[in-house]
Amino acid sequence: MLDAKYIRSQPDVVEALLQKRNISGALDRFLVLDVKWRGLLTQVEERKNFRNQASQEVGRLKKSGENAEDIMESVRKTGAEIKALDEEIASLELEINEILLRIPNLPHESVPVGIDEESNISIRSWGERREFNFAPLAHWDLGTNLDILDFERAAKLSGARFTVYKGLGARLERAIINFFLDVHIEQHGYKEILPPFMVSAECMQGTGQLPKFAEDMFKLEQREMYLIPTAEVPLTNLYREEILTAEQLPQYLTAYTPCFRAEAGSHGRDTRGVIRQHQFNKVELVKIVTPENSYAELEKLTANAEKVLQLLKLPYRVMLLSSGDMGFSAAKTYDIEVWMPSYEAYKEISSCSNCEDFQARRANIRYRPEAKAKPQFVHTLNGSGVAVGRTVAAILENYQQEDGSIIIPDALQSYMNGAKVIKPEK
RNA sequence: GGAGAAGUAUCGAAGUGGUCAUAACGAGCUCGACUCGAAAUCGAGUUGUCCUUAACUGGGCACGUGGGUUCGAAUCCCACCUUCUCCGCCA
Repeated sequence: MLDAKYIRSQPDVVEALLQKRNISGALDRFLVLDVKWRGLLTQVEERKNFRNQASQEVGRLKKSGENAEDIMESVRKTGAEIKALDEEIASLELEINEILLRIPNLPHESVPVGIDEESNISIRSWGERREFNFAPLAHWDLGTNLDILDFERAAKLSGARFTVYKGLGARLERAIINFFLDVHIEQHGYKEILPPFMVSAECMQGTGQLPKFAEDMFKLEQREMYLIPTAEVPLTNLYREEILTAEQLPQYLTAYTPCFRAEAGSHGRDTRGVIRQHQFNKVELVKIVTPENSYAELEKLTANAEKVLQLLKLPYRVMLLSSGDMGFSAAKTYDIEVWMPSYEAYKEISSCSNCEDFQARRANIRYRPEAKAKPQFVHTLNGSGVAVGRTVAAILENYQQEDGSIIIPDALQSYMNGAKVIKPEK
């Protein structure tokens, strides 16, 4: 959420920044309602001041046995006015809040301006793309042939966009989860969290999924709760409505969770394989930091995510997203894209963002720079570290052999009970 | 799922219709005094937020949350949430 005071004082600046995200006129209604709201607020507060003083006067008069009926009558009248004004103010606040909750974050000055991914900028790439002396297969064919991925039976259980992992396929998924967590905990200093996979609507609003993207999520029928679309939601909301001390920052948090996405608008995209699923596994990285450090922390966080791909020797590139391609809550985002031979293209495997104080303001996460100082909003960052299912797909495709077997990357072998290769079972 | 109890500042806790919410009292924390230094002791200070303003200038709001009653609500009424205890059920 943007700062209402900032919009009020610099509407032209905010409007220009929103233009970079291809949004215009989003502030017009807010500015009108805001003026109205402040006017009514002043009125009602004057009346409340009168009521407070007059009520005390009544108390005094009654104590000394005098007649207070005149004052009581005038306060009664004022009370009715207050009630009417309060109702009007409440409905204005509802509308203003609804507007603010649907305005995305402002892009950082270093973000390239553009309407979509065409304007993304390649920052760096790593690793050698492998030359195949045979026609490489797609991961869904490799996985099906090896009987480690079973899309047909997954469809029987749950419909489209689900996968059953079997045998060494399931083992590989689990190995990757543990490997990623261990790297981030032991080498990068993150604290492991195992959060709930269902969270309240307040959490979803805190990180920016609600109210605008409700249709992308799975909601429980019994109560106002949602399956998490990413561990970013519970991790960032851990400190919702809290004031942290400076010593508590920075917080580096990591969690493995399944992620659940309804993906309302994505029918027909990536229909085969494990790339786009209703349920997938991810190891997430979240940082809660002081504002002055957040961009340096974004670079480190992105490097942390890259590290696991380097250890797996998977070629990738890092893209700086354009203003038109960034997510709702982000001020700046790097996508990490892994090389997928069957696509002959890089596919997103991680997205690392600095949300600055956008989520902190929504979730009311603050800290005190010094013991007596006024609380300030923290900056929050998140990044995949990285998507597990897509890592499986990338390993299958990049490590495939001509006979259809898969070499297991060195770094994972100890997590696979020493297995070095996944071969067809007899 | 059933019965009961409780939610007030950093913590414990008092307040049960008005000059006790800038929140009693106790603890913690910060600063100061005493001290060679520390402990003990003594003194002072310790919520957040919104509107307004040149200005903590003036005011509003917040006692779990949301309503209601009243001239006036932490206090009375209703609903909900959370925690605890007991019972039931359960991996």
